[in-house]
Amino acid sequence: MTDGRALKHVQVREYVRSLVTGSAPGSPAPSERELVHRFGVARMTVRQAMDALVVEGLLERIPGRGTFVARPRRTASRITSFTEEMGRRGLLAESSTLLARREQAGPGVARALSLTEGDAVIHWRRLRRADGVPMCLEDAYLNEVLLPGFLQSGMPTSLYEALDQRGLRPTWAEDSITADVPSPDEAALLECDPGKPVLRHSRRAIAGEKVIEVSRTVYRADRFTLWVQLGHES
Amino acid sequence: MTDGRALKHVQVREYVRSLVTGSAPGSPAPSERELVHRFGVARMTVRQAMDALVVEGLLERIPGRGTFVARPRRTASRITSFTEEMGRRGLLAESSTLLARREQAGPGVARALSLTEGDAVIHWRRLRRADGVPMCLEDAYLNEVLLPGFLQSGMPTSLYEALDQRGLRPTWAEDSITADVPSPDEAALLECDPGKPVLRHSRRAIAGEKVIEVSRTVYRADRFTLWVQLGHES
DNA sequence: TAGTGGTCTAGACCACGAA
DNA sequence: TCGTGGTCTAGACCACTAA
Repeated sequence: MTDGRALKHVQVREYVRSLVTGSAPGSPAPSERELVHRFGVARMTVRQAMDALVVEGLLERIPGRGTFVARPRRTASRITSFTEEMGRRGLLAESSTLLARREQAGPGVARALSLTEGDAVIHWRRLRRADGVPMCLEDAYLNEVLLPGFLQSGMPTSLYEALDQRGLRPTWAEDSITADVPSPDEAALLECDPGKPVLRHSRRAIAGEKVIEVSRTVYRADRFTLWVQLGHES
Repeated sequence: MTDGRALKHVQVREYVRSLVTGSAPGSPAPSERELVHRFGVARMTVRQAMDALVVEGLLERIPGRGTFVARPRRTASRITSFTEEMGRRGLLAESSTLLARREQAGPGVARALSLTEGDAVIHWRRLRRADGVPMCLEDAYLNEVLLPGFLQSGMPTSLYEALDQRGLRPTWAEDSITADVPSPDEAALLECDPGKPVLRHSRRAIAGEKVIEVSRTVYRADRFTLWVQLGHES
């Protein structure tokens, strides 16, 4: 009952959510009829509230037994970000900006960003280190029209947080991954042997229907492994 | 009305589904009150039917306007399979079994399959080609206890189809991807230069709570790129 | 103004699980 | 037997959209 003006099914839902968050999986939730009495609402209203929590994956109904806290569903599919992956290993992720400027999109970047060649893009190149050791070199290209004043506002620590603040949090990404050898420039920046394999990771990040970001990252393969977690269909 | 014995909300749902599949996104679905009259049911029953289709992503409600065919949501996250990727390029995917036998799990495989070292596993090694050219070498390990008679029944064309038939379709996978150079054996089988980079792709495929399959695949990087499509959280 | 989906009521009967 | 969730009814009022 966080808000008297709230819709009843929302009140019930949030009440149950507050009871249930933190409970062990398998713990019983209040029965529907109990909530009917507590809130003085119809059972359909309670069911609407519970339905939302079931769809959300928080609760699980067992006919004839009751409603219970569901075991947490696996996290949504994702590729770990550089910062996350370093954190997992207990390393400090650092990042130095080599380039942050407005450019005209070349043919490849224009196509990937669904723009026309020559349109303005923001090019942001970073060398990322873990505990001071170069790990990867990332070139991100952003659609400037969607990010007015982005360069002037100072470069953020986290690109995705900055996008989030502008309501441009990507909800979908298409990644391609291959192995290669580094170019001389890349080898120099990554301080690695030019003959050693590297991992190339390209991403198109999409929010709604708009392509927000295109990035190309080259990782030192001897120091980095990409992790992907996938939920399959149906 | 595919089945007179079916629950009413199921009848309504399947009726609407049959109307709607194949319709262009944005086409109107029948209004709730129209379905109330057509089926002679209460509006809550119709709403239950429509709710399911909305959650499924087939329909989209717009208050004050109506219910419409939703634009197809992007497919669930996935890594393209070898066969798919070859099909996309118009190449014929082939596969020759180099090994298919019962083994005792070594320490790495045992841990990955959540077994104990020495437990029985099925080891299936395949060399996969596209238009006759070697592309990758795959070692799959399966928990033998979950797949009785698997080796005796003849190796299937598609592993995942075979798992599906046994109700062991993976619903979750954890993948790791890195770049490396091939071992001499791998270079020989892949007919590639031992100094050239390869892509290593490891997978743990999980159905329910059981680890079904662990695989390690090495791709010729000059001929293969992994594609990953990801839906982010909320 | 008429139609739509969003919310809500106050009941009802059923199948199923546990005691 | 009793409590549970699953299904279903026959209405109601609301806010919103479109004509």
